[in-house]
Amino acid sequence: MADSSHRDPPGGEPGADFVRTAVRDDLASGRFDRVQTRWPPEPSGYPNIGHAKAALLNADVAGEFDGSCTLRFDDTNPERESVEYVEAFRDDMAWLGITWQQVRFASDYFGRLFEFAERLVQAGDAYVCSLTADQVREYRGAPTRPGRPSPDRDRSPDENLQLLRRMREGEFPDGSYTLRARIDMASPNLNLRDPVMYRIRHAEHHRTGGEWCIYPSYDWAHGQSDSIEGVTHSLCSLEFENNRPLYDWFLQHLESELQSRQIEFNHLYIAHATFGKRVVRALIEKGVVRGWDDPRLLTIRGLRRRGYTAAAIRGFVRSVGVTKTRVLIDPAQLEYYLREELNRTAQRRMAVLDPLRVVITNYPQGRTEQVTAENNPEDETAGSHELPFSGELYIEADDFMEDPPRKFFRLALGREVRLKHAYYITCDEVVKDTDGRVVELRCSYDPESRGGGTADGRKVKGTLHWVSAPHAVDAEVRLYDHLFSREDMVSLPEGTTAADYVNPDSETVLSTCKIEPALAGVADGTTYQFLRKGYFVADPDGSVDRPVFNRAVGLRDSWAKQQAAAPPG
RNA sequence: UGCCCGAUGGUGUAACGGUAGCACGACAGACUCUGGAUCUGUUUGUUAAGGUUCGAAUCCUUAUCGGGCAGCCA
Repeated sequence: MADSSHRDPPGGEPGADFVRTAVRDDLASGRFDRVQTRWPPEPSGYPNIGHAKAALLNADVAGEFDGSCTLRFDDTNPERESVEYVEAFRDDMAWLGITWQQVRFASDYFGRLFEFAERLVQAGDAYVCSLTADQVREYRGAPTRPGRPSPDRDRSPDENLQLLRRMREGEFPDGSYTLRARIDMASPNLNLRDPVMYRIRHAEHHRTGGEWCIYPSYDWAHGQSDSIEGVTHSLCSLEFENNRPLYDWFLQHLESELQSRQIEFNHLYIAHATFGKRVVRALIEKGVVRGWDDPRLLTIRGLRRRGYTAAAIRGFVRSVGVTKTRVLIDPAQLEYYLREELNRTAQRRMAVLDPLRVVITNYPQGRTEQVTAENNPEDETAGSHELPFSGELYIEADDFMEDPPRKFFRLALGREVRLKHAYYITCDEVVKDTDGRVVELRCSYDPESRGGGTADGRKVKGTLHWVSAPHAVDAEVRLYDHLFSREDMVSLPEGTTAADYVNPDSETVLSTCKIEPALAGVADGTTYQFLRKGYFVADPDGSVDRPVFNRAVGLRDSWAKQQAAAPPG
């Protein structure tokens, strides 16, 4: 079971969603006397935050009812699956802190599945069909029109059995035969119109190698795997609602002792983001993103590289709830969980993203002193660290305005502000280049204000972050925004693709940043708060000489908000 | 125009016939050595029309809108 210290869902009673209610009812009614779940991802890509929701739901439900949960790879399509992806799922889920009572593969059951299939054939419930894929589609009919029976539908069980065994022996080429369940070609549910159970694929499987040349379809493998494992509650997403009658049909016709119950819940979708594996693949191929771990992607690796923590992801995913409603969640909700955690835990450092040079004219030439900075005002136990102060500093360029509007609380000509943890400074002179751009500020400091306050108790309106120029380390900082400008990336207008909606400002690279010395060489995945700027994590692209930081999420910025609402003019 | 599923503020989510609540966001104010955090307050909602009932977001009917299903994908 995953971390049990999760917060209760906002609003309702904990564990009151319809899935848990159903499980509780099943226990009360005696339909089941225990709870076992499984999470069945297909290892055909890298997991994303949506996978985390499903994985956590299965793990949590099992844990809450003293049951067990299996990670079971649904590896029935060898052509798309690989050990690389299996490892990715295992690693990413482990990083998320989600654990299982056992790990299995659907391919572990290929032998049992084949025996089950033989049983169905012998009972006249399945047959070998020689129709081509195109013909199968045509014979299936349409939603408003019944299908037609395959010419092979009434072949004898003995003949079907011989054919099935020859399929398995590799006597036939790909696509020549399928094994189909014999159900109802007129069913209003298309899934029941003699669905395919086995197809011939002479392909190497990442676990069974060349042992098999026929592979079970999802519907066939999935429910029977549940049954073999003793799964009581098979939680899956909404798109399988129409498959539930088929799930039940197989179980009943196999006369399984355990009739597992399939319950469908809604997918996690977040606005301005994509979740499709093929979409991500296409974006990588086009160079829109750099890989599965691009910080703009909501893959687990992307979020991790972006600076998200496992706890924040878990908190978010549990907070969005489990329903049957199609939802598109506001990404601000995800960001909230990160800020909420990092505000409590992240150490504070100072970094100037867009440096403007400041010379303290009355500060002793060549002198350096150390000032003390608390590591986290929210956590007294976090301690403090020292940082150098000198007569040459950098402050943020937009923390100065020559002719400021009334609500601007920062530095301006003739105005006094506080340098966080250091001194009060007053701007005496503005130095400009030939184009009239501000290139340097000449300021004076009040030696009595060391540490950020004075005996006279006078107030300063603004407090700025800064770094000492001679001691600063050069760094690159990458700011991120939504990958797509379009809100709903789940359903796109006809004729458009995700690439058409890429936000050109999804990544902004700042290459002239100056960071405090304590920040050099922290390439360890720890997320810091850069004072007044947001939460940042070192990116593996950086080096000790030149660190690179990703902004995971910004701080709430009421000044910027005001500016956006009423632009200066 | 077949079958299945869904619809509660801007976004999520509670209320299993009895006061429509919570979270996020937004807005306003207080406070502040981060315009952060924190605190306080405000705004906005049961898709529609009928029916059952003393009483309906909840039960029934119909409509509307949205989603899913015609892979030898999952």
